[in-house]
Amino acid sequence: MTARVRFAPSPTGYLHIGAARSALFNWLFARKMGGKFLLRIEDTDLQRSTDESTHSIIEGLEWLELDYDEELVFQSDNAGEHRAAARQLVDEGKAYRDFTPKEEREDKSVKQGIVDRARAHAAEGIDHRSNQYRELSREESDRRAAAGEPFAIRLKVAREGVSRFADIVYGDQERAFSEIEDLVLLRSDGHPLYNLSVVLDDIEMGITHVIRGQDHLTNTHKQVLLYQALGAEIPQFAHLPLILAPNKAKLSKRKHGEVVSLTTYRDRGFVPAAFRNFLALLGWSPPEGKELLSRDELVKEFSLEGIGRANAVFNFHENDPRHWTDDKALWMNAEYIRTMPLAELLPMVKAELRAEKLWREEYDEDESEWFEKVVDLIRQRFFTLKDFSSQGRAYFSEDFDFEEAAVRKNILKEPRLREFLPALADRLEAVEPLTAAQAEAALRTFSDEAGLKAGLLINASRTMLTGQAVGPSMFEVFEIIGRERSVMRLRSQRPWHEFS
RNA sequence: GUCCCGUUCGUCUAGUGGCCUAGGACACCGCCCUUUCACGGCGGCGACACGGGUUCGACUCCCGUACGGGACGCCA
Repeated sequence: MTARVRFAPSPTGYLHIGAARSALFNWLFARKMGGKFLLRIEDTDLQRSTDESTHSIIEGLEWLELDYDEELVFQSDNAGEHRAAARQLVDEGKAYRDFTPKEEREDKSVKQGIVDRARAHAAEGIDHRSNQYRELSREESDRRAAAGEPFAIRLKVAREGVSRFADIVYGDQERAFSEIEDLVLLRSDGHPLYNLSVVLDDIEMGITHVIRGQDHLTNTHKQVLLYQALGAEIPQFAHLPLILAPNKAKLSKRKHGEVVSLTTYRDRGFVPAAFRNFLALLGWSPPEGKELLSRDELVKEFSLEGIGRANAVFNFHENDPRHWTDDKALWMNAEYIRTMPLAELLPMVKAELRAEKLWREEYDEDESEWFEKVVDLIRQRFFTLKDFSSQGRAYFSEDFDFEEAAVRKNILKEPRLREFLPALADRLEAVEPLTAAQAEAALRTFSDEAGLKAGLLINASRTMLTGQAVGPSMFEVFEIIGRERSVMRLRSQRPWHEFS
């Protein structure tokens, strides 16, 4: 039997990184097993679902290069079948009509409401499963329904016994029926509810393995009960540990903002392969211990057995720009940027420069060789693709900023540089071609003759040419920036005008 | 409130009774390389939540405690 798994997000917002990881694990499992990875949009909550969210989910998967098989399924398309199945269960006596009037809840305090109700029931000794309509005669039930009285449909959970299933990650799970309330399958307005829809769709789609967040673990018993009531084969379950915020609370948009959104990583210059690699390591570890893994290597190494049980903390620092997201993710991105095949990086840099209006068509034509050399030179120090347009700006444009600290440290502290730098420019202007070696020779000769330390001119030049105090080997920079632009920048008066 | 799950360096984790003086990665610190900053190399700091058992021997098994997380909806 070929494995069939699915990623089933609800389109009620951006793609959360936790959800993205679920998608990744499902995808990895499918590819590993030579099975199918399906995508189902759980859009049955009409109020909150939006097309925009659906699009962003699909885009997010594309960005991570997780391709799905077969047709995209919209859960809402199957509502009719779901309703019919619920009624069928009533006919079979496995579910019943509940004529209790619908309870109105305030949306923001639902969780608290549940707790309050549970406490109150415990205090008053009320069995939260007692429902006066559970044992209503069939005739009475039919008559009231025929009379137009509204009702919800609930699954009739056996009074005695326990539900069991084996979870691939968490092991054998057991829960007493007495802990499981008769769950509502169909709302009184005829709207099918989550647990029913999920089970029916999973059956319909032939899902063999349900891989999802641990937050579904205890509710899985309800779904197992439904599979049994429906007479369907129960799939294998594998629940994933959760991803937590640094304070160990659940990661949420309201509390933690954009760091939890997958699109943030795309927009802030992550290489998809790097973020995918990082995500794979949250809750799963490769058998060999090798952490840098390509998509193919991940598929090769992946197994459900390698998934851990403890929740993982996503360690970011909200108010620290240098550590705005997990350090390891940032490191991994830098690692990918400096080691990935240049040919794969180039289009990403191109897109970034284009977005920042720094792209010139020549980089694709006459200057393609130059462009490749620049990217290769400067990528060694970058953490995100954004760095190519910010820190790397001076390589692509004359319109770059001087960092004040760099200017003060490397230029203003030595007044004579105001004469030395133009003099150095004169020397370099005479060098043809201006290779790194030639630039070095010329600069050292000049500094010897002038009785200066080479470092003074090297550091001053770096700031004159790039506006910064740090960067690649200065002689390489001379070569890459070229004689004409180097000379021009060395003669610039901007540092003195802007910072004196 | 009830039920379920979890707990190894700051973070991600390896570890399935002796291989553990607990390994790796990120972060941090130091040295080397380098007249910059990174990279790289070398080294350092740093953890088995606690208490009982079981055993010749427990990070590993059992029980309890503590702490953390999750679930309990006519949401998904």
